[in-house]
Amino acid sequence: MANVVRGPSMHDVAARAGVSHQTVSRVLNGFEGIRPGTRERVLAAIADLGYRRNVAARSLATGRSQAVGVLIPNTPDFGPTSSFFAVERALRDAGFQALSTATANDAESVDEALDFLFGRSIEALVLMAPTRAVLHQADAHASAVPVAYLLTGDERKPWSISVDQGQGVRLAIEHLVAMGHTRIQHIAGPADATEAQLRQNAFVAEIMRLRLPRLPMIEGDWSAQSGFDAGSQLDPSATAVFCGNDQMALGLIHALGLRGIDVPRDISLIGFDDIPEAAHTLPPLTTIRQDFARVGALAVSVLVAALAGEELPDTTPLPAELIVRESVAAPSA
Amino acid sequence: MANVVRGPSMHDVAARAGVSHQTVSRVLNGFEGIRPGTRERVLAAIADLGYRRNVAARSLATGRSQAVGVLIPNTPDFGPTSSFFAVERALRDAGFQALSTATANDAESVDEALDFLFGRSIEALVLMAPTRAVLHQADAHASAVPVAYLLTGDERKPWSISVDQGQGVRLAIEHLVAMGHTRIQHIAGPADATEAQLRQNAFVAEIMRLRLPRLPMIEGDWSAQSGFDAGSQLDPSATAVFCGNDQMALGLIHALGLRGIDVPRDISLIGFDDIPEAAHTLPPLTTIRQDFARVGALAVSVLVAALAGEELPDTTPLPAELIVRESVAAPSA
DNA sequence: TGTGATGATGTTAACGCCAACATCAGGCGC
DNA sequence: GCGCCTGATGTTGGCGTTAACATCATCACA
Repeated sequence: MANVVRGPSMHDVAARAGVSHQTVSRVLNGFEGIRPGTRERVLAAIADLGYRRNVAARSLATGRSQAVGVLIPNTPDFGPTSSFFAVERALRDAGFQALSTATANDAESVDEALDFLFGRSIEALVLMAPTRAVLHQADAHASAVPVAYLLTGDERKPWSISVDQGQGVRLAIEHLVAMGHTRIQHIAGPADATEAQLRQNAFVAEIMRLRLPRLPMIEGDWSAQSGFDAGSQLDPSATAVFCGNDQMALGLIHALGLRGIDVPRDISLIGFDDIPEAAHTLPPLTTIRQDFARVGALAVSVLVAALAGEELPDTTPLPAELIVRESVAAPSA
Repeated sequence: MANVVRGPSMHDVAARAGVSHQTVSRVLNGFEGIRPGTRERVLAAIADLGYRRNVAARSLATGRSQAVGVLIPNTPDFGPTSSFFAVERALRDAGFQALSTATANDAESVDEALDFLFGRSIEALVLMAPTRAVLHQADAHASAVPVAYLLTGDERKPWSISVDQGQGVRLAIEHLVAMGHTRIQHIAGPADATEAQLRQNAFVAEIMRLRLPRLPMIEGDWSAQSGFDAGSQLDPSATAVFCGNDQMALGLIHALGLRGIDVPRDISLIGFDDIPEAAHTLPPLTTIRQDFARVGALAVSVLVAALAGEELPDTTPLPAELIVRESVAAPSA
């Protein structure tokens, strides 16, 4: 305590400018009725002293923290990370500070993380945690603050912001079918991931709609390694594989290559996400692109609008986009 | 203001427990001389009311924010992201909150980001921004708070925490040489990236030390795309390529594949970082692993020690590790 | 010329907490 | 039994800001 250096305060600025501290406050807060000369003197004093508003005092006085919590999975994956950066940026632009917490998906970690965030009196929360366990845990913390659900496959309108998973999956299957495939297998993401569930459900629905044969599902965990492992369980009759994400597709290509199976000559592959590496796998990966950054920015705009009591922006799921590269060809047989 | 809901305060808890608010404060702060019965009553009241300490008030009273700024590059790359998660985690465990800011590398963005952070009265800063411009900008903000430099190639002992780049590079070159290579080309990272510079310098030093022929350097930008582009500029006489990172190696494999050049039969490749995908490229990438998470955790421990006035931990660069996979073979000629 | 209205600024009282000091009861030595 | 020490708790005064209210010129208009 004793050795804490405190910078100049509003009083110091006020003294230097020859006004009251309240006038300084008004200048800082963009209050209107300030004589230009006065404002100028205040501004000069601020510059001279290198004064900065004390956030803690401000937040104590207003009862608002200007902080928004962000919960992200602690895996350095392209999707969540991209969204996170967009969220952080948008928050900063809107005058909020992002209090981020990367967490594992188990209930205890999430609990601890949410505790941390709410303990910091956040005004809103961006939830980017992708499993049901996390969602459940978050509900348990039910609070008065608005919560935006990102990439969670949650359906609470208008709080759920995401890319349209169903449409993305349809894009993928339609492309495969258009190329002549009928025997399509799916490597899904982990069962507890809501987005994996969504894609899987959409896949099944589409297969049934088109009256295509149903091949057994393989469950991965989003990692390239799990895609690699899936290689050994592939149905020999499958002519195409819809991979739950690009990393798994990448691993699968590796596994197939080892067995002398060529993509796309012998089997076609389509991924999901369009990670930067997807353009440079061998062969380059045909995939479904999600605009993660836009999802993040949109989420923030929803929260900011909610906090301001304004009308919420439209949060219909964003469209996914088919990126055609070279991992899909007509079936060989 | 009027519509802000404020939770219970210390006074409320004190009233309920039949003690003074100061006693509540003491219980909360783990003060020793509290009669067990009293402590219990206070704890019960806290639980009943769902009381939470007001961080702003606490921070105003103590003059400490318990916040540590983290500056990260706004690219969703494996390395910085992994370190970031480790930093965030360690900070939380140490009782600090991470105030993170993802930023582009240009001076203006960095300036704005640092302004934001210092405006939030951070007590320390983790700087993970990897270009000289950023470092320069940070120095301009020279402040009283301790700063940890991560992955920046900076050399301010003991504040610079990183993996030993020189040793990593030597590991790579020695491996190539042991496999029989002498004509080794380097695809470097962007010139303004300090780590790229470090690796490049170490590469040149090693080549000269071993009296190997110097082939022209190619400059990429860390992206797979730039590695792909480098494919067309490769020296025909090179039998091995030391890539500045794994992504560029990945792109290069793609480019070479297109020209019918097989890795490792026709040319050997070695990467740097060991991103998760490196194990599943075709062929799997031999590379140099950096323990990004450990770097992050170590950085936090340095800052925490500095803030506590304790002795700083040892920050000699962490060792890199050679991961042998299949992208390096004996030269064919 | 007086009387409000208006605009610019000053004054005061929180906000919720911590630190320093104040108090008060009980135990110990003499 | 008295004073003094010690341990447990209470009281007071900020921390730097904002909000609400107070003041005081100035000006328009009757």
